[in-house]
Amino acid sequence: MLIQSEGEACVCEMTFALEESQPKVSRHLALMRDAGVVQSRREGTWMHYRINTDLPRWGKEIIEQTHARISGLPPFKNDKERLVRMKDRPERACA
Amino acid sequence: MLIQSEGEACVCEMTFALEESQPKVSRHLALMRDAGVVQSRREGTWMHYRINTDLPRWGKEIIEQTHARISGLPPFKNDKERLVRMKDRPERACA
DNA sequence: CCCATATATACGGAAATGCGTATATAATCC
DNA sequence: GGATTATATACGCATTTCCGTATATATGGG
Repeated sequence: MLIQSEGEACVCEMTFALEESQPKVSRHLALMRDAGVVQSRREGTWMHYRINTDLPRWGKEIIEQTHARISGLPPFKNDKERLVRMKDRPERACA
Repeated sequence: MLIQSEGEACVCEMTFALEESQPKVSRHLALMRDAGVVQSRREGTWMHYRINTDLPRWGKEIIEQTHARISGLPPFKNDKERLVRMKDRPERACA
């Protein structure tokens, strides 16, 4: 949901927003990548994850629909709010 | 997928079509009911399960979309074919 | 090179899951 | 009430999953 919301998100952002350990976040992302749900892109030391652009349209739509419906509710809402409050986000550093 | 395909399906039909044990099918259906995905209706000795009619539209649409896209592929296709071949299906007995 | 930061992986144990077997419950028919 | 069919649940065990800790790898900067 964070990735869908942001377009792209890196491990450190998700670690911060979700308040989970870095290995845990990294492991889950690797699983999702192996499953074909997300793709990763390296930019310097950061790994940016995005929804797999090769997903069929119906797959993307399911993710979009789900996000549209639940992103405003806890705990997704809170995760997003934490991300917004995060200092020194990599994307801002690059922008 | 069988329930979405049939509108309603009972435990014995799913047990037959999926080639799984009756307790296994019953347990999984109970989980899905507790999760709010399906509803059950007793008709004599049979329990008929259907997609929860109280699901929000977007939830139903996700199930519909998923079904539309995968029901023609194995193993879903094979399950459906077995169901069609099943003898003495309760719904037919009632109809 | 060495260090710092970001990410990934290895490993081991705790916890959750899954399922077979046996049994319980429910409904129907005689 | 007893038998039969359909479904649900209890119990125990094997397996899988999960995750913390420690460590490895990768990149960039001095």
